[in-house]
Amino acid sequence: MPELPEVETIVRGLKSELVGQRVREFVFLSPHLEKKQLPGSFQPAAYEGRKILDIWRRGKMIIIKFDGQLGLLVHLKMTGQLFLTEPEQRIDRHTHALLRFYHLKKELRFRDIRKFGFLNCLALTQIEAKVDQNLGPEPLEIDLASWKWLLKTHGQKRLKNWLLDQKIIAGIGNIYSDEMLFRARLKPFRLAGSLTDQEATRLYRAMRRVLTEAISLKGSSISDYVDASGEKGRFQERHRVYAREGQLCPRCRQEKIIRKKINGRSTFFCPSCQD
DNA sequence: AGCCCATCCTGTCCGC
DNA sequence: TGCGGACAGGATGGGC
Repeated sequence: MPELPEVETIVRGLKSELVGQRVREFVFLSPHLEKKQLPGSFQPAAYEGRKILDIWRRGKMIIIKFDGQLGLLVHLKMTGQLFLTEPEQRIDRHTHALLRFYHLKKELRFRDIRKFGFLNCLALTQIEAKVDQNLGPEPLEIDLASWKWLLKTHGQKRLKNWLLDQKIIAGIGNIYSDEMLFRARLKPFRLAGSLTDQEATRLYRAMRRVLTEAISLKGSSISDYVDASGEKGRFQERHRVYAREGQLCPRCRQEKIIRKKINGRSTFFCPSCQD
């Protein structure tokens, strides 16, 4: 479900309500969550009585910091949700974990229909090590020179795969990669190393524009994505190519948007105005 | 090194 | 209506 803008939106919502809250109760509701815990994990009960000190995002991962050097590392993958809700709200079979607090009416729930996501109970040091070894730089923090260098050092990859590779750049997923390539007027099949200096700059600017605009509109709500407080995003209204197969290209109005699989992912682009 | 594909799951939608 | 297949915002690992 969520890519960087959606995760950023969720994190901002959670942070504003949860920092300073002390945990009253933390329970796993599904056995599969326990199976996904890594060696060295803590039991949920170890978090009870602890206070949330900070919440932040790294790529598509969410990190919650508690006192006592404890942390939670959450990845929502395709269908995961992390949201605050009234305790009266029904708990369905897709809700896998639950946190209750002493001085907050709402509770935090982790829900995930397809069960691809994870919620790991780890020491902060372990979380930081894991995040650092799996993720490249933040796309909104990298400078243009480093961006160009990364294009050259992974020059044999197609742009689509280059953008999706979390070890190269962290946080971009299937929707935003297509939207960036469209705005930069570059074909997803182009090799990263083949870009001219000007094209590399164009992609960098498109990347920044798409991500910042999507964050300001609170992400893209397709199917049932909502943020931490249940609000929908609005960036889906600005999608130019994603899921628009067969529709006239909004830029050249000559060709129809086509869909091709790249590395098993549907990729949408205009065959005429992306080079 | 990077590709393609299957895999982990559940739900929805589309054609017959 | 029912049934089978394709597909879905992600990431990994094996084979080539």
